[in-house]
Amino acid sequence: MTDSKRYRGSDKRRQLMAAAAQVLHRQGVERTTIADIANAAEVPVGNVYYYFKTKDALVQAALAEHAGHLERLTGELDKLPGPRERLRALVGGWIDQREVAARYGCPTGTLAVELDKREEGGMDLEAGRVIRLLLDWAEGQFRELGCPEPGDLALTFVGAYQGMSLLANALRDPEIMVREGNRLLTWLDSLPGAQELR
Amino acid sequence: MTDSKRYRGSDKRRQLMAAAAQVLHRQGVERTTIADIANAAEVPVGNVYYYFKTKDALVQAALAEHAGHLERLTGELDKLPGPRERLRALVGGWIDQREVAARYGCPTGTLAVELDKREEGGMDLEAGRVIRLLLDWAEGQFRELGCPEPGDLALTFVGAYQGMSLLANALRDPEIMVREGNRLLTWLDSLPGAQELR
Amino acid sequence: MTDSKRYRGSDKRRQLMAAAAQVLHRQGVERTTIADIANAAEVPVGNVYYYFKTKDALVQAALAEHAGHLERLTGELDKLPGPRERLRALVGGWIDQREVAARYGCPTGTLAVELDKREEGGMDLEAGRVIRLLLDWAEGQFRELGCPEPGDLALTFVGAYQGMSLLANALRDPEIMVREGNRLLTWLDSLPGAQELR
Amino acid sequence: MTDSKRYRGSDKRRQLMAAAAQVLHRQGVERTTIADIANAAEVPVGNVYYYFKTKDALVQAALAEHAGHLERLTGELDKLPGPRERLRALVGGWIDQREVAARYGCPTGTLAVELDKREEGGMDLEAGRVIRLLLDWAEGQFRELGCPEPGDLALTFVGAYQGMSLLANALRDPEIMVREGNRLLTWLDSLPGAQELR
DNA sequence: CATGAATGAGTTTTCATTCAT
DNA sequence: AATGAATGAAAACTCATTCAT
Repeated sequence: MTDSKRYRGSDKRRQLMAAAAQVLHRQGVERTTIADIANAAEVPVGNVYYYFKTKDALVQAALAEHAGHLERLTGELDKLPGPRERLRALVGGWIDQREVAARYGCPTGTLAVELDKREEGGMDLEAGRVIRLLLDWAEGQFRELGCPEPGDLALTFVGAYQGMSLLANALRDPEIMVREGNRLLTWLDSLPGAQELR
Repeated sequence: MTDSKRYRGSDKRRQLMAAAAQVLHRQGVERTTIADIANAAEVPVGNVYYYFKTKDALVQAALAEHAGHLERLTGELDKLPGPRERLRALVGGWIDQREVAARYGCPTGTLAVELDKREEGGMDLEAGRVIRLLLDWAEGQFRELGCPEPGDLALTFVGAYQGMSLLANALRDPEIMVREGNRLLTWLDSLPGAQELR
Repeated sequence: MTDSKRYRGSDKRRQLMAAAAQVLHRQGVERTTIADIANAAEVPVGNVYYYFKTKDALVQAALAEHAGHLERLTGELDKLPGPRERLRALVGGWIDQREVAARYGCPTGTLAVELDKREEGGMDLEAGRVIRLLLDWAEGQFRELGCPEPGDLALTFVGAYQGMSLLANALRDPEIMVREGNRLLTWLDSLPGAQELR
Repeated sequence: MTDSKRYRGSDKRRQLMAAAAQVLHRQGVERTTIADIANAAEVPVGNVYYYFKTKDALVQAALAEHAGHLERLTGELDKLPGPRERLRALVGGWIDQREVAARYGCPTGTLAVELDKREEGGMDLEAGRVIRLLLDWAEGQFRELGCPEPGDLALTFVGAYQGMSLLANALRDPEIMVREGNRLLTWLDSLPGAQELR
């Protein structure tokens, strides 16, 4: 009973987070109303405020959702034997997501752009923090790969992802994800560090 | 009088375009009110509508402004003797603009992200068109350089720019523009096509 | 033309101020909505914000209205030959207003009570300022009358007014204004300072 | 258990009344939410409604609390030998409370002002009733003192208290309580009725 | 063309009150 | 009784756009 209550409660909160993540990604922060999120989560509008005090809090929740997704993803990737394979698998995922990228862009990247303009709430850097999660993970892989300047490589790598997502989105062309994704794969293969026997 | 009025008129129009370009870049489309632009242009609010029927029209004007700026820029670059120099000069400009990029991102890129979410007015692709101007110009340079697949190279090149701008902005770190800019310079130098004696 | 415009403009502003003063007095700050004031002033709701940026600004305008009224009143009283007559006339006015006082209290006093609870906007003391106008005027009269400690007398005098208004209002009994008003008149007559030949 | 619950229950009720009295005094009726009172009373929000059906009921409870406090106070004062001493002691208490008065005004007086604006629930006069308790007690003292028109004196006396509290509050000046309080003490001493040998 | 003013639809947020357990 | 959660009806405020002159 207590448990089912707790569960239902958390459940709604989770529903709202998931809905926020999705709707905010698709419609953008400014074009999304609380009502939009409430509808998507099938929750009455007034109730949203029981879980999230402000719209900003919902945005942050969406960001946390993306961070969680990213952590789950890298967690999965970490199970792969070598860093090169992990990075390759990540790129593979990006290519697989090409339709979404072409339609809505990278969730975190577009959020970063929008939050940058939102002076209030000091959330300017929140999206950057999520992006840094990816940067740090990538840096770790490059380091493990034995590359010099793994930080710079990570920057190039993640930058390429953000760039190709933005272009695919701006030009509404998923093929860009494929072309640039494949280039990244080739690039990964060319990296010298590799003593791994593959 | 008629003439001076005409002149003042187009003057106002130009002021409005310039103001729109700047303010929209800094504040974002959704956070910018017509009044903001009118103030920045020192034009009375009610008057704006004689020059631009809707806010969307103003956004488009800002986009045109950015396109114009880009064309002027590439026009200047075209005066340089070789394509590699031109591309290098372009990258140099990006690095020079690092503070602006870190604070507000690439004007066209961020606009593209925002317009993507703005269903109305079918301006989704307008920003893409401006980006394509750059893509096309870059492709021309890579072709002139004798590179194979100049279109792909242009994509990589412009993608790198968008990516590094986004990261610099999201992390509020202008140094990213320097690091990635220098990488691009090295990359440009390494391109095989170069028969130019330098 | 320009003038009629100006006039109409100011006119609406004035209408709003007057409406605000009246409605806020009757309904209290918290129970009054912008729509209430807009209706009373026969102005569309959205338009109110053209003249007053926030509800607080409207409250302040109402306070200014009361201050204006008070200044006009003391201005009139100042035309009377002696200070005692002026003070007596003021008390007479209070008695005349007994029905309003019993129904809604003293406009400034009740506003002071409400604003004290409104942390935001730092308007805590705005009502106090209006009250001090009356205090200062009364002090002047007592001084002119040759009384010692005219400041203390003013405090007693205005305090009596606030107290009797509050009681009349709380008990909904206009007669309290009469009884206490008459007592004040007697008290004024008894003040020693009077060398005036009456 | 039942007993301890019952105890806890009425305990909670009392806690809520005390919290309501205090919080409503400090924040005002309209600015105070049920949650505020619940928090102050350390009672879960949803639980409040077992003790008080509506917010109005809580307000009434607060008034009852103030009435109780007043009755306890006059009960204490009644132990003093003579009416003049009792009235003097009361004034002394007012002076002692000067800081609270300057910050939040007289609990009952401010409540009266607010309730006057609250059409619903017909509580307009509830605060008046509490004030009348004080009036009646004071009238009794003046009568015992042998004064003519003890009702009018009570009105003057309590009116002075309400007036000085309001002024002290509006001007945020506790000294007003001292000055006017001392004046009241002198006035009390000057009352003729006193055959008491002091 | 110019311009201050007008307008109304939309958005976030608050809260008293009720409900399910 | 107890309690976290639910709900909807306001209310303040914003702003693109239109209007009257």
